[in-house]
Amino acid sequence: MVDTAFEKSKALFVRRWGEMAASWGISRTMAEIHALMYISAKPLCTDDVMAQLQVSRGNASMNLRQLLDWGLIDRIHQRGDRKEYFVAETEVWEIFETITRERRRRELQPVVDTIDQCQEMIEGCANGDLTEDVQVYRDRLNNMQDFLGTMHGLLNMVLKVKKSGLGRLAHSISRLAG
Amino acid sequence: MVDTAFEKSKALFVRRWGEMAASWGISRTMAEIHALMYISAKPLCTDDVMAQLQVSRGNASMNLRQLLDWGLIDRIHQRGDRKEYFVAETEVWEIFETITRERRRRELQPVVDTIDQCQEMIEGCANGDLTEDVQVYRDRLNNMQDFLGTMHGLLNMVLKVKKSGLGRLAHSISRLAG
DNA sequence: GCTTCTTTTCAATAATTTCGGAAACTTCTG
DNA sequence: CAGAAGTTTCCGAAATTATTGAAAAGAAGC
Repeated sequence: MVDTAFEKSKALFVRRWGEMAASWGISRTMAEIHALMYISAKPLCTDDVMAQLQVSRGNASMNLRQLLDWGLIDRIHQRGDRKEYFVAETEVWEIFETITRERRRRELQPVVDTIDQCQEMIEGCANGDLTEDVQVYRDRLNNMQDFLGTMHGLLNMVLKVKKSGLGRLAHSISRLAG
Repeated sequence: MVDTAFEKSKALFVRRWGEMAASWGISRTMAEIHALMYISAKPLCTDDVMAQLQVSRGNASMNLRQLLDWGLIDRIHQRGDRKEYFVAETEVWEIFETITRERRRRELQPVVDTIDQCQEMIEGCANGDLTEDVQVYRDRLNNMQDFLGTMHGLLNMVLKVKKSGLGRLAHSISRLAG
């Protein structure tokens, strides 16, 4: 790797992308690999990742598997080569949709389920002595449930519209907001 | 603390809320404290937090300060009492706006700035031998930049509309998506 | 204004969790 | 079987988070 401005720029992007991801609960290396593939013009193999990010084979392998699980990269086989190569989805809206879908399933859904469960648990409580506290609690749970439902629906709509209609979408919303 | 269904339900909510936050890069305890206050009908003091979450005074204090920094809770003084009490913002849209604002500022803005910087770094590269790779890289950066800009604007609009106009908003989007 | 009592903050230490590397192990191919 | 690529496990390092104890800050009474 030559130490060109090009290389330096890519390295900077990869590093910052990794830092950001780390503060969003995604491992730094996983995000760096993803960034590396996102900006790469051609498929990369495990050895490329190892060389460019200075990580071990095992580490690269584990994180590549996770990225495959998330659906953020795909395996491809280069004919006449035993190595596996990988490419990242490069359409930003697809990336966003994938991440959204996975995080909803893994992290948001359990909360939604739990709120349901919490509501059921206090159903028979209205006759106790803590009626007021219970009432407040019930309201707060309901508000949160509504909010999550609304965001869920909103996100679905945005994903449906995607880039195509977003100009018009922006216009519509700004009318509502005005 | 009586071991009622009410208490159990609250504990479940607090625990799950903490778990979710942990997978979003927010410390579990900080989120648990926030959850505790969100569902509480009356202000809580440090000792309440310590007792209910079984954490040390220092830990409680530090996390309370962080929540104050984020703007998610407020200090209040109960007259005739030296202790400080805290209340959480209970309006879900306000909470969402606060978290959005802070995370944008702390975590997204650096990425936006870095992408600008990366673009500047490769400005004079078009004459080199890696022209094609550079072109691809440039495109990917542009796409990401556009996407982040669009999301930024979209979020602003949603926050402006908030709950009030969201029914109409949903309607507008679904028309676009159809 | 000073003392005393209470609460909060800070700093050093400890514990826990997460992450990464080395190496053992598996799989595939010729 | 040999050799290369990929996977998994175990263990140590690093980062994060929490506890403790001491210092600082605030409020009430004298």
